[in-house]
Amino acid sequence: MSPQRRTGLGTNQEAIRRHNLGTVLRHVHSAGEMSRAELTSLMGLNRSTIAGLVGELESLGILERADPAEGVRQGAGRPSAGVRIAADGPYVIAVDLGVDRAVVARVGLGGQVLQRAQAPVQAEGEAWQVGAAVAALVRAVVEDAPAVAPLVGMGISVPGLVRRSDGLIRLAPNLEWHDVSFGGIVLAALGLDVPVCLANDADLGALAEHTRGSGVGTDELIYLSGNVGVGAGIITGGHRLEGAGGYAGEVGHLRFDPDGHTCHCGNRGCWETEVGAHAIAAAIACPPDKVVQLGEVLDSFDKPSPALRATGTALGQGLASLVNMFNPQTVILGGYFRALYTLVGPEVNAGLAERALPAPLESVTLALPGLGADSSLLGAAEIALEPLFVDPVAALGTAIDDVHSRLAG
Amino acid sequence: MSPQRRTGLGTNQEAIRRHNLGTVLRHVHSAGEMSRAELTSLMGLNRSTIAGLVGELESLGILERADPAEGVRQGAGRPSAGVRIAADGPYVIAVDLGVDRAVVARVGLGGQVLQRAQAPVQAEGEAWQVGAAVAALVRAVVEDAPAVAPLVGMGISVPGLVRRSDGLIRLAPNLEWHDVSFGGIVLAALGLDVPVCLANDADLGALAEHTRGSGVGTDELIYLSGNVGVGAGIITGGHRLEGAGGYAGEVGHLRFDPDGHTCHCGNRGCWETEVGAHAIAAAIACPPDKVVQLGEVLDSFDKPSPALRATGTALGQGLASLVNMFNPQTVILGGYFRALYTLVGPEVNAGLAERALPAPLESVTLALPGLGADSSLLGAAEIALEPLFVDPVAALGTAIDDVHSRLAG
DNA sequence: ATGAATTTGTTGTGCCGGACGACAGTCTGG
DNA sequence: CCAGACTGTCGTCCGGCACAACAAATTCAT
Repeated sequence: MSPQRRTGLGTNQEAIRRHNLGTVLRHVHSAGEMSRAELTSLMGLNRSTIAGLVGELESLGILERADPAEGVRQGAGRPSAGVRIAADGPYVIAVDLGVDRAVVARVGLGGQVLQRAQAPVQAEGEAWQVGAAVAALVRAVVEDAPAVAPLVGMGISVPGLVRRSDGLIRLAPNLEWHDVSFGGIVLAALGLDVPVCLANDADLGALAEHTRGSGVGTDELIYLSGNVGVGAGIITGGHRLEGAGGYAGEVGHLRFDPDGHTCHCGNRGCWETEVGAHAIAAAIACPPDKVVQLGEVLDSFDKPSPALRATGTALGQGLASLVNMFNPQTVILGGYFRALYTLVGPEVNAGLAERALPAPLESVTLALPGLGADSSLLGAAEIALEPLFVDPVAALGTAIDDVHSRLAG
Repeated sequence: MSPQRRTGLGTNQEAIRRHNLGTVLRHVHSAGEMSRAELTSLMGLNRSTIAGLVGELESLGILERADPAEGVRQGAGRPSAGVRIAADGPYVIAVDLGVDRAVVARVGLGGQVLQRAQAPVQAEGEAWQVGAAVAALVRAVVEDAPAVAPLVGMGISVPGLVRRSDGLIRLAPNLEWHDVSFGGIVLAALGLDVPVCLANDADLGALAEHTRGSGVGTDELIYLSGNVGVGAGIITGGHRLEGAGGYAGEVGHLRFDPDGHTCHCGNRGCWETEVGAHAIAAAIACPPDKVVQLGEVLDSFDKPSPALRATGTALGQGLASLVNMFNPQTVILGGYFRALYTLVGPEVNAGLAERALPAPLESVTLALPGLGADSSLLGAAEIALEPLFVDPVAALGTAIDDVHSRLAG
């Protein structure tokens, strides 16, 4: 969390330095290689101050100097030397725990996936089994990491409700998990102690799309995630909407039709009973074992059936409730909603326009994810990297060097 | 908006001072008279620094020294001198524009209403007529203001959609206004030029309840406002949820029952058609001209009718959607919902428990407004005071002294 | 081609703000 | 009455950023 969100505390000079170092890093992280001059104008600080900040980050091994770009060079004057993420700089482990598979990646600053591995996950597998599988993937992924590169932390994307205070998985319906401390399980299987952070997959999708996907530049966005269940990650004012316990965004259980079907949550007519994966699978006669790959199944269609059109209308109408409530600038349709929207986009738009209020409707645009299927994975990397932007020096202090040999030993 | 929300900018020493001065002021504003020692521990700064900050605010005429409280004195040691809002310090004008009446108040730091006046407003009155009436109330309210006390700004609470960027009233259904620049109208009628800030009444109710009402200490709250329409003000992470255009919180048009009644927005079965004032009035056979005082009408009941019980259930069921989506810690039932909840609280609770997910349900509590009917008025004062907390020196620089004689001249 | 203009990097200096330590003042408790 | 505890005040110091001056590298005009 940005220090900007601190509430009643005072600021001292130490905090300035922390904040400015972190902000420099955040800019290079999100915009990629850039010049000191750009940093100067972005941050509103003096040239010499920026030079000092960049110099400190270089001596920490986080950034490195880049020769002036040979490419387009506009305007007169001395060309500004570039600044970029260091090659052997700090990295994090990102884990995207899906319903049917787990993806693990080693991700550096700048959101670059340096290495990745994945494995299928047993449906209804025990948490310790999944944890062991993830740990094996982690070992594979850090194998080629440079010994000098420090591991800053680990982020895990979970298809379920995660308690904000301690990262406990309260409920993951499709894994059939209740109150699982998955972070601890993975760390125990690894025999490692690094900061680990868990969050809901839709929340992380929103975060990643906001940082480097279709939502760049918009501080009000909703990432609607269609996996087996329906959830939303919400960014307002540039920050994740978490809620008191961390459970915000459970839009799948919005009331949609009181006379509708029974939902697994026990109520009737939740939105998920209309636009959830099982509902869509039933509408298109998709076999039950293919439900987890509903996106691919939908991709194989070239013309939408009437049932799919109705689903599109329901999607748009439900979105209208979200738009009325949040007044977002962008709504990103992730998971199988990407495939669904490419099939029945007009119906979705019509359903939305029909039921949204004019004022919020005029400022919203629907978009597809800019990061494809990696939104949640990269979001997991983002939350793991976050401490670096709050206080780079402190984050490096708790980081672990030469992880590979530690894991081997 | 708090400086805490700045995004990518750097911080310099000037900003530190601004921030710390503002934070001191914010603490005294929200907690009332306090000692320097308390400020020291709250803000984590050194004693001498706090002394310097308080001294500067005293010399600006914002704070004043208070003798050590005679009351309970705990622990040994030298008693700490108090700090409180100065008697003739800066103030703002707060306007609560209702459907049937306008309330105008002169409000000082600390949220103290120093003077107030109100007048009925013509139903379907022209904006310039209402503006003139408000201007007259403003004149009345500043009449006895000390000449040395500066006017910092004006905040206006509006029952409708307000564009965030410029404060334009896009739509106020019950006043039948479209695209009215009410701030400009009032300023023109006054012949004064002060910073003026407009916002939705529910948003301001949430803000006020968060600062000094039932929502103190909770950073995730929803203020559900029942006036003629139904709207919500939402605080997440301690900040107002505004949305891209400023229209967030239009929960009255959540889809509730697709086979329900037609709503004035053109759709069927909006939540407002079940729990809106007109719906309730119809259910209890309240004459149409009393709809604007629905709260008082409900207060006269001592036993709920079956129709009211059904309304309570619908209220709870709709709240469940909000709770699932936002995972708030507190939901405050303002406007006529206060009276409704005292009548049919059990039904509301049951409807909520029936349809909310277990995890968000366990952390939410329903509450009545702690500020009575003044929530929106005090919220209007809060947004007008906000510049003082961002930069006290600058805000005083643009403030106007001796308003009364200026208005007379 | 050459000098002027422009822009950036570098260095040294100064200012400002908060931290810290020492001392004084005022209370509680024995 | 004295020891202990806590707060306010003062002077000093340190760290961070701004600023000015200079050097370096490039573009543009003649």
